[in-house]
Amino acid sequence: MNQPKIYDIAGAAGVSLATVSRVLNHPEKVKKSTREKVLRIIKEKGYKPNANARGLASRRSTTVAIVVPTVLRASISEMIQGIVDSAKNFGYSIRLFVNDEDEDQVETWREVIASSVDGILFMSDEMDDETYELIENTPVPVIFVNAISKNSNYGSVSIDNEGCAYRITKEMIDRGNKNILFIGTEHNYAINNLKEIGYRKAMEEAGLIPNTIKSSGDISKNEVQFNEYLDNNRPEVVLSARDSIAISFMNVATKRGIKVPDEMQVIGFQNTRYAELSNPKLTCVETPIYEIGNKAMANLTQLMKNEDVEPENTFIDYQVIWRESTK
Amino acid sequence: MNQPKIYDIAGAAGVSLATVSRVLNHPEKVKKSTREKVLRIIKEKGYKPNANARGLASRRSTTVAIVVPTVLRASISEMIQGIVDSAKNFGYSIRLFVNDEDEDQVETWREVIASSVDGILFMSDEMDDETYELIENTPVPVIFVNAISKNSNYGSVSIDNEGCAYRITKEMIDRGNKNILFIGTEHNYAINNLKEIGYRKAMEEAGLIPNTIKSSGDISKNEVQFNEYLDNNRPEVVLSARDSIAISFMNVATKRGIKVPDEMQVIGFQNTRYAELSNPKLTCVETPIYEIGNKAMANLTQLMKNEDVEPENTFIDYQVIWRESTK
DNA sequence: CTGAAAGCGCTTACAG
DNA sequence: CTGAAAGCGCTTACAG
Repeated sequence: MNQPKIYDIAGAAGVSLATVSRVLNHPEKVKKSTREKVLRIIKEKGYKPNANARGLASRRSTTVAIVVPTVLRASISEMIQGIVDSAKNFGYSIRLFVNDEDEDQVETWREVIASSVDGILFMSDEMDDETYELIENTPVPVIFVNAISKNSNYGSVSIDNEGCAYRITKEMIDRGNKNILFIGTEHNYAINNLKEIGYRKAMEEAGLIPNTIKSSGDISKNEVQFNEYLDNNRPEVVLSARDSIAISFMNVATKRGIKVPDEMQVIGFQNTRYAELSNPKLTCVETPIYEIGNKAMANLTQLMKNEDVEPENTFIDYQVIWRESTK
Repeated sequence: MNQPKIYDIAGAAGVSLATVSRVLNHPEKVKKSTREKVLRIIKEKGYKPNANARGLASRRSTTVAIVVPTVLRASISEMIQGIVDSAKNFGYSIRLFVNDEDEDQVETWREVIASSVDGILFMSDEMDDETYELIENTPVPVIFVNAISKNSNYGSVSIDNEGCAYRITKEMIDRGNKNILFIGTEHNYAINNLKEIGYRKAMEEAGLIPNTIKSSGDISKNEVQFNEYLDNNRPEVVLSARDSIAISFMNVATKRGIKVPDEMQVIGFQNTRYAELSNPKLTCVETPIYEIGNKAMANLTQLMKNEDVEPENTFIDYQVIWRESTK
């Protein structure tokens, strides 16, 4: 037996298909007894309206798009899970778009729009002007998740990356450390740049010289780079924009016989599951990335409901998880 | 300016909308000169056909559904990435469904069907009979990814989990170990059960007593459990169904002063990124989960194209990555 | 090779 | 409170 159509339900219930549709979309407009009969038959037959037809007719698909550069990063997975759980709450389903930073952004964005979603959660904050222009003309609301838009037409949800990096750097300075290294990412993510800005600010305020390197996401490349770095340098504290990179650095240092945290303290950003599985366990700033995804989806539903709601930049509270890699 | 419709393209090109549609769907049926003119205008206007309308009219959405129990597990992320990359190749887009094992499976499955996807990649192999019946009646092809279906109506893609666990256990026995522990998962995943079966077979063949415990995915719970276990036991080799669990066990052992690999060897399954970030680095069976996702999507396109292609069970080659946690 | 027309399965003013 | 009808933006036989 094929999937039941709205006609089948209408026929079985002895009402018109308009009424079945109303039961689903505006139940308060239908008399209680009819409504209950229709609902019973819907349940019996396991009827679900066809998403395409519904989307076409109503111009609302109750679907949102998630656009991410990869799905491999633990932080991104957690964000997606946060979005998914929140979407479930609000009755939205998900279309997933993964576009590598080196793919055609414009093309991807066109696909996202053509997929007729009601809203877009965007996580990637490096884009060319052409893409930006397309985003400007997107007919549905867009929210930047754990990312920042260069202009303020869009809402965003993230932690206060700059303030946070500033504070943790200052804390380590106050504890008597001077030689503090910041490891950024080769890729120019706006949020990682903000971390570096906060770090620099704290260093300069204290009259210390900022010292930064940039690393790729590739573990074996990192190991070579970090070993070379440690051949000539011995930082007291290492602050890394990503905790997987921090762990990789820590492992390299440990293997050289450097004692963590006694001779070198290491701090990461994000607190993904890696942090807890590291040895020693990594101290890090917890970016509540699940909550960020969760909140972004909630904010998006507001924007999708009301055209006149102002998009806003939401900061989520973070905290520092002190573990074994600091003293 | 709003998104252009097919009418706009037809108007600008001086052809009927049927022709525009043909250019997109059956280009060989259109005269070259018309085709090129239409394509030029499509490009100029950045036209993309509305996915809902297209899906409704053609009954093909060029969208597939991925159904997973969570997105938080590294192995699942890698699988999704494999699917996504392959889908991009074949021109399919993705709908993501996450259903916790404790949610209503039937409800989720109905949603998946109603979303009118052309095929389904399913990763979760514990389900009740009602769900199974629904799956039977699914109007589109289904493939089990890194999972096994209880009956053979469906294709699947995975490694030979049983054979693999058998072989690695046998290898460790041949190296002179007798006290080998297998750590499974509390949740009854068919593929983890297969690993245990392979392990038991190798142990029994060698006249050794199998010894298994089951662990949850929760790190802090595991640590308590593993400590208790180590209070009374001292396995020579630990084989774990999941590498994150193996690392957690290894960390607990190390902290108790047990030397890995000299006094205890630890082997994981999967080889997610955790394995490379562990200290010592974990030896494990590499489940090429990215390839599994990739291949599953490729197989699915075959099934979606041809009704009469037989679904099959595909085994993907695996290998053992010997690292520092074994000697 | 191309156009006119029916139809995909819904939603939603509009009447009553 | 309910039904008949138009329409959402496409695709695809059917004619020509």
